[in-house]
Amino acid sequence: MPTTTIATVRAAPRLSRGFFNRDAVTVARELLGKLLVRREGSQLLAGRVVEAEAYLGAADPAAHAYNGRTPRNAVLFGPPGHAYVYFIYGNHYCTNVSCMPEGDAGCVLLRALEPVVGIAAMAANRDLELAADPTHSQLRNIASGPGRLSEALRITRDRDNGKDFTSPRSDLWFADDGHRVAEIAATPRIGVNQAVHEPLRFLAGGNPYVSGSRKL
DNA sequence: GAGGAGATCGTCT
DNA sequence: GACGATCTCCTCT
Repeated sequence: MPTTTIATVRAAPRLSRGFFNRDAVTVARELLGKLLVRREGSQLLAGRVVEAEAYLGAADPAAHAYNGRTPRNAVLFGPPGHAYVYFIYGNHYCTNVSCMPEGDAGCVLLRALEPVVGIAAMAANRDLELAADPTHSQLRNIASGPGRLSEALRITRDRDNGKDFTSPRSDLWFADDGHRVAEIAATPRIGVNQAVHEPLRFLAGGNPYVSGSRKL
């Protein structure tokens, strides 16, 4: 895989509102291979999306929006392209992006990133020691899971929930550097107890940075 | 490498 | 008061 540099990330155009103004399945599939970028002062942190899950809004019993609008999930009922960040299991944040036309409350859960730029800083955010890891086996622990990627990019509810990914002033955005995923695999979603057989989890086939053991 | 259980707290009922 | 779109550590094989 060609090396992605800071210059590449800086030059890659941001994804616009229209990208997210589609159904969750389409957005989840097309997000694979895109870059998720965080600006921390003068530093850039970026990872390539290799795993995402689609949640279909009010029609999906596994979705947070299924039981209607609450203060927590209000972002999902707003315009597409906004960050929905929630706290789970007492110690983890999960990062979603709202999609579908406004009011339908669909979203895509970001489940794993392949670290691309600012790798050392992301590892530090996760308390991982890359310097003491000559085989780089820790690389895939940086962002291979919803809680992990949120921690690596320092995404929290207080700081980022409701943030507009498509605003030119945002310090958190998606970018397209032209990379295309060769193969997209679909599996059932992870950790859900409703609609468990729907193949709404999408992964970059063969990529070692996806979460869990079901890599395909 | 695989599997089980605890941690820990916001959200909803 | 119960539960959860998870992670990590520990034990066993």
